[in-house]
Amino acid sequence: MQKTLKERIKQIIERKVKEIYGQDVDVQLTPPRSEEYGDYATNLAFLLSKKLRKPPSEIASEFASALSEELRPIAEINVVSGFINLQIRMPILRELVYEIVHSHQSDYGESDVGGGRRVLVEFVSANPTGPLNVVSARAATVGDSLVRIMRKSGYNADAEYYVNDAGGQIRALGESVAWRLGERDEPPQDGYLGEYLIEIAKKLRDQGVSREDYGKAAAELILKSQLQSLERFGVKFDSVVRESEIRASGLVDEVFNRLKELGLVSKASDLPPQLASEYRDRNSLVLRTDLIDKNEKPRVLIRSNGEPTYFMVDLAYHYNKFQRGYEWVIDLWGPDHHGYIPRMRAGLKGLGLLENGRFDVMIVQQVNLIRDGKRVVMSKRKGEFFTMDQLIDAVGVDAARFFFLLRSANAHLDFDIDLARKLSSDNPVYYVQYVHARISSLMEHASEKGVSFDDAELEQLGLKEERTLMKKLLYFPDVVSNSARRMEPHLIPHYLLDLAGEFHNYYQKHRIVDTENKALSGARLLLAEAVRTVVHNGLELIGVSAPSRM
RNA sequence: GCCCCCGUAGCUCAACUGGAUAGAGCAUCGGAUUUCUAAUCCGAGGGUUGGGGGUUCGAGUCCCUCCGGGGGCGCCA
Repeated sequence: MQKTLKERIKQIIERKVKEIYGQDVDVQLTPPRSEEYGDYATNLAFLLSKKLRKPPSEIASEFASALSEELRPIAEINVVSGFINLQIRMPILRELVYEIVHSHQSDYGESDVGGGRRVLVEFVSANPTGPLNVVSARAATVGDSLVRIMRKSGYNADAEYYVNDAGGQIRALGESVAWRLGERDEPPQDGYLGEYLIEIAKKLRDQGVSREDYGKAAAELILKSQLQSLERFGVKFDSVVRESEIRASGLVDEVFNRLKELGLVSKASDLPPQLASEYRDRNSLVLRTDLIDKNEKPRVLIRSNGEPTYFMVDLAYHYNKFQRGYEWVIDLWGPDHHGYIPRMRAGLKGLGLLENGRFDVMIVQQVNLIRDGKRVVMSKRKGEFFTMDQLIDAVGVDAARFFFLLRSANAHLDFDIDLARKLSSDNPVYYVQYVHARISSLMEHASEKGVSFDDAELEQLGLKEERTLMKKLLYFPDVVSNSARRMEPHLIPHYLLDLAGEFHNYYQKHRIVDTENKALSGARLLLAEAVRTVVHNGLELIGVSAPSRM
């Protein structure tokens, strides 16, 4: 894969630093705060200043002159108060526009920062006890977009769904079905009272499922409908793993024994007295998490009745992820699980999986449902929630996805139901989609007038607004790879809003199709087409459609 | 009591992980189209980045402390 311009420049600068100062520096190239400084800036001189014991401004001007020769064909260099700024030359930008349209197309935005690294992103993983709610919709949007963005950036990324189809909740689900079928008078204590179970109960009865299998069978039906809702939302999983499979595979024993061999397991009663006192079940077997992470306390793996805890099974599951060859494991969890991160990390570290592997948890913060200005407490058991399907019905997939990605995942989100309905007209997604539709229609208009970007004379592109647009197009692959590295999908919609704004501005100020000047029109059409391509590719990354007409 | 997240313009949020004069949208006010989509554009006002201290060439970003909001602290899953 071809390196992006930024990567090429970075390499040249690093080589030059090595050559002149004998230092290995990871050169950071960022867009400067203000446009007037140029297109890329580096703080290199400040970093070198300490090592070389020289003032930054001196290093900057000295290095800049050495560098400017090397970079002459690509960029112009200027130094302002210690910062080394690069202004990309027009021919390079014009060539970029040409390439986006003629050679990159849907590939534009790709990079190889991922280097083919295998990544597994697990998300949503809702309990199979009811329909998905808006929180799951948010997690689905973030997770799915992240996978798309990572793939674009050269990671070999897969999406996985984990199903907790074992344990007490499944029993409760089964008994709730029994209640709906009149096989018991009262719903169970932790029962699921939502009306969606009526339909499911009928189905199970018609299939002749026996009472002890109600829970498992209901869970499978619910899982199926969850995956259908997700697919409707544009989210597909590469794999679905069930807790019951992990339990049946012998993996739990394998991981437990490994931990034991590593000396990380002990009986609760054998712990030092100050730790032991915490454990009710003194015969349970605990993981010495405290030996791995001093802020953690030992955690029960196996109860005295021989039953593994959820943590034990989850640890086995995560062990399995690495076993399958993934080098980077990313989980999206709700905020109620954040206390769980250190113990999982400690467990994986204890197993030696983090020496070469990487484990990250992205906390997708909660969504508060607001109705009539007041917070609604969502409860799946009571059947009170706004489902993902209702959300899609109310605002559509595009508006919902864009809305969720507009803020970073670790920020709380108030989700106003009335706002959701209003969103169908107010959502900024239309601002971005409108650019795509506008350019599409522009192309039609141009072809009616007999003008095409094949007539383009690239030198005609030189307006300030044109340069600004070209620069924005140049940044796209950087934005995508940053978004992947930082696990922050929200950078994409923000970039698209920016780009859209620049285009609308340009369009308003300058006429594009002019039959009297085909060379100029062609050039502007080519630029417009490049913008359309990038908008299209960007929307694709977040699973939002790019309409030709609005 | 301990831990995590958040606090930035009236509101909702950015700020490329320590960079230059903290930016957008909404809302408010004022303007723009006989020509390519007005779901658009241009302009104006609006800030002690919750308070205080520290680290350094440089802090919204890192450290300490206090204040406020949310969440967590099962041998549930």
